[in-house]
Order: sequence, then C-alpha cells, then structure tokens
Amino acid sequence: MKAVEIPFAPSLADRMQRGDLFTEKCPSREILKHVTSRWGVLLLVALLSGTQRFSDLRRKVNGISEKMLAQTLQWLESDGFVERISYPVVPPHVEYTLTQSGTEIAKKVEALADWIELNLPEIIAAQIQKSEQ
Amino acid sequence: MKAVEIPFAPSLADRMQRGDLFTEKCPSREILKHVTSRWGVLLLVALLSGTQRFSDLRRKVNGISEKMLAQTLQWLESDGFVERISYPVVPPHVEYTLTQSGTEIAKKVEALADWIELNLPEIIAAQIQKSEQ
DNA sequence: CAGCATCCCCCACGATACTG
DNA sequence: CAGTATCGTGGGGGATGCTG
Repeated sequence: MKAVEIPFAPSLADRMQRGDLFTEKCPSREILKHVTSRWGVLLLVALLSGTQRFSDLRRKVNGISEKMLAQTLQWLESDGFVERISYPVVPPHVEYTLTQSGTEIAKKVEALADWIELNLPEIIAAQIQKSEQ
Repeated sequence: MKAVEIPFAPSLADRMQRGDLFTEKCPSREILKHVTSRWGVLLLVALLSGTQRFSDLRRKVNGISEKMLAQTLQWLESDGFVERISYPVVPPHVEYTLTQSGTEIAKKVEALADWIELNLPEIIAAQIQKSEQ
C-alpha cells in the first residue's frame, strides 16, 4: 500500500479561474485517471445498477480481466467511490457498492457515455465523410 | 489514414437495456478512449474557452508534449469534435475550434472534471482516513 | 509556427498459474 | 469464489531533430 502523498491545496483564486486541472501534478488528474480509465468508466456505470459481486462485474463488463477488475476496484475504493464488503464465508463472497460520492461521479460518467452512445451514428457518419473526401 | 471500419448497428433492444457499452469491440469504446484519454479530457475543456492556436493549447495544457498534442487533436478531429483551420501563411497559423457536437461532449467532460475539483478535499480526506486505519 | 519522423522507455494490460 | 503473483507484450507517451 503506497503512502498517500501530501495534498497541496490550490488557492480559491486558482480554482475560480478554471482550475488547477491544467497544472501538472494536480491531484485531480490522478482521480480523473482512475475514473476515466478504460475500465473505470465501465465499472462505475455498471455499479449504478446496484450492489454487485466480483464475478457479477466480471461477467457484466465484457472483456475485463480479473487482474484489471481487482485493480480498478481498488483504485475506486481508495478514492472513496466504492465500498467493498467481504463476508467471511467459504467460498468467499464479496460485494461492491457505490458510495454516496461514487454515485454522484458515476452519474457524470454515465452522462458522458450515454451521450456517446446516443450520438454514435452521427460520429461514425462524420468519420466516413472525412475518409472519403 | 486508416480505413473506417464498418459500423455495426446495435439493436434498439440492446440499447434500451443499458447499452452495448459493456460489449467488447463496441465502437463507443473507441470514441470514449479518445475523449477520456489523459490529454483528450484537458484539451476538450481547454477548447471550451473558444478557438485557439496550436501553441496556445500547448501553453495552456501544462505538461503536454507536441507529439501528444498533435495526435490527440487528430483523434478529436477525426471524431468530428474539433475543426482544424489552417491558414496558408508563413509562419504557419492553425486554429482549433470545437464543433457543435464537440461542444456538447466537452461540457459533459467538464462537468466530470469540475465535480472532481470541487470534491477533491473530501476525496483526499477519505484516502487519508483509509491509510490510517 | 506547426507540425512529422525517429528512437526509446515504461507501464497498462492480458494470459497464465497458484491460493485461502 | 475472489482474489494474488509472475511474466511478456504493445502502445502510450516523452525527447530530440528536421522541415515547409
């Protein structure tokens, strides 16, 4: 477990003028990386359906490997977006649930994903047009 | 220039039950990859401020290399999110602008980024708490 | 100024095998 | 079932140098 680094607090002024996001080593970029990662996006959206087990998620998110599932869930858990509940039984039974803040951010991510799915036809059409000109 | 692949059309039924996003090789995942890529996010948000030149963007998005700037802009252009306008002068003058659909998706991305910046204190606090327990 | 070409590195990720 | 450990690869991405 890597130690948490000292957070640097951006001034309110910085935040007002559209943020420190554009700054290197801004802590937000790290969170953003977890959330917008290839599997982070899909897991957050998947978890909006409610509490699910490890194997449920593995089945639902097509193409994810066990390694990346475990790792991404750990990222999201460490950011406080996902709560992991392990029942001491055999065979093991572990459940994953979105926290309050996890639900909030998942909805933002879902809005993005939904927009893309909805507008996919036009996007593809634009690509084809470009390739033909 | 790579040929555009034949788009496969997901059935409406699939779309209704929360999408083909969970399917491997879904075209949406590719778009999502461009948009949520490390630099894609930042460029989209940066371009919400209006038309900007290559070097403007390079300065604004701290830490990006010329290579990744050019490459990411090409991704976004090929998806129809960014329009590239090149003026035939020397020295070269090239401008980048969000298209209509680019503006829409950029706003979704911005909403996500803003949420993170706003809630960063709580997120960091949650991380610290976890590391101490 | 706005790139493209080239080289190179690192790590995200997949595949496989093993465990409590 | 729900993971860890290990190994190998691809490509994301940086640095540098060259052009119109």
